[in-house]
Amino acid sequence: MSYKSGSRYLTRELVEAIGGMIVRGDAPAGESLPIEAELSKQYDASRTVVREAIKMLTAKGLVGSRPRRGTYVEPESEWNLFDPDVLRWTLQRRFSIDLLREFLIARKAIEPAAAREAALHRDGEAIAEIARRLDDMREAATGAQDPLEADIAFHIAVLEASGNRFFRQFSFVVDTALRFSIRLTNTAKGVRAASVDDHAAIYEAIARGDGSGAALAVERILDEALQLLEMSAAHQAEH
Amino acid sequence: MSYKSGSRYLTRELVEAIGGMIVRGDAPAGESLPIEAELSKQYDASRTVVREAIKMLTAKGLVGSRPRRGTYVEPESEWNLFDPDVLRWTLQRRFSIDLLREFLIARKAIEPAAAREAALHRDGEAIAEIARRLDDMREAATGAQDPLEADIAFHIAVLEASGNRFFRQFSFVVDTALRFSIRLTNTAKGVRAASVDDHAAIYEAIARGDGSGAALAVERILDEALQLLEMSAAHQAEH
DNA sequence: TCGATTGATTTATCATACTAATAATATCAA
DNA sequence: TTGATATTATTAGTATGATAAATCAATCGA
Repeated sequence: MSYKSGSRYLTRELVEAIGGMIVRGDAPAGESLPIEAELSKQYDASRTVVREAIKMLTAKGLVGSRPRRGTYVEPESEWNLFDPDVLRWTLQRRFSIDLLREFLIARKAIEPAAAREAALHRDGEAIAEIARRLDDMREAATGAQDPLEADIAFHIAVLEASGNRFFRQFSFVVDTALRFSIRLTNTAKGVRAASVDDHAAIYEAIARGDGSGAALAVERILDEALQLLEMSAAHQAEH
Repeated sequence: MSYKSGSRYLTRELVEAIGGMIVRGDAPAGESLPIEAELSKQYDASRTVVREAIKMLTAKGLVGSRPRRGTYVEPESEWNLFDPDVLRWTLQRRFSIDLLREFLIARKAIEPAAAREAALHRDGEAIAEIARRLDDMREAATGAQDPLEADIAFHIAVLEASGNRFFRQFSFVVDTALRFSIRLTNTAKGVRAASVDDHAAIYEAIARGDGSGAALAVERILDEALQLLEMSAAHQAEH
């Protein structure tokens, strides 16, 4: 078995393949994966690479392994949903209206609180960043930029401005999940373009230190998204 | 170098040692770790073990590595704070009033929303679990059980009953962080014992499907904890 | 029937060799 | 001198084969 050129980061590839397979549900919890030697054959990689990939999946909570028992899939409750890879696999493989609803409800819990903190925290540079992202949204409304990217960047800027490490950690979740959620809610492009004013209200409340106002403004936007989702779900149920 | 008996899970030990060192701040972001051969010598482990440990830390977002460049510490924003290990190291090494305050603010965002969902979701078994944990708290008040454990179990039961995967993921964060936070707030043991009634209010609201009532009841408890924290902080500042 | 012993299987660890990426340096051309 | 280019050295990535330790299963003995 030679060191195949062109296929760089073989370990990473195995993590993708095996991790994706597990999250997709091809290997139910408790089930044992093939033994290292077998995986090595299956993926045409050395046992070293297989083991390192398994170790990475172990670190993400997807699998465990012990001598003689082999490597087994951990129950879903042990998975690190907030791990970027795990979240991505989950969204890719198990995307659903239900998951999207859960996501929006989580956003509705976290983002208004983050906006409140941002208003009280008063970090000048972070607030300036929000202003810049708001400008991007305005440009996006005219077609000069991608409205989805601008929207995501705005919400992330608010989370970052909160100065709270737990809220900030939620940034990449929003970043990752919003890109998927657009698939189900892009029916409402018109509404989204018009929402620049709503986002401006968030910025203004934060800028003037109005925590409750900022929280309310964020909540309003997310409630709207939630309503849209329910409409979309009802519409989909018809067919 | 022989396979030393007694020292099981050498890889795990290296993950603990190196990961803890990084989070502690002994190796600032951007800084390179010693090369694999050097780490191998330092920890008296084979290069295989060193590499597998590094791979696990890579999976947790703590480090990255490239040929010739070596292995370097990722900026803190890349760290997976919600990874059990990373969170534990963070709490162990960087515990502070500020971090605890951020934790409580995050709880105040998430737990009331989770309680609301639990009330609306109406999962009989999950709600029965909350009832059992409330009983444990009552027992704990009489000294028959550990009040901290009972308190933690109650809050986790509520998060689980929410039926929301993102809220559920927060369970272990609460589990881990509360055990540490007690160090700073255990001055108020008496208050905590009296809070059984407050927790009962949460359960009752959830049981009767009163989402807003449940959210409010949780918020009340967390506001109290937040006040206690500020008092504790002020008290500590005096000295 | 049950407990201890043995055996077999699989991960865990070690050692060594070679490959490929890349940072640093040296070389050369303008 | 400068700026691009070729060379070199360093380091992580991959492969292979061997031994150790843990654990499950079967066997044996009382």
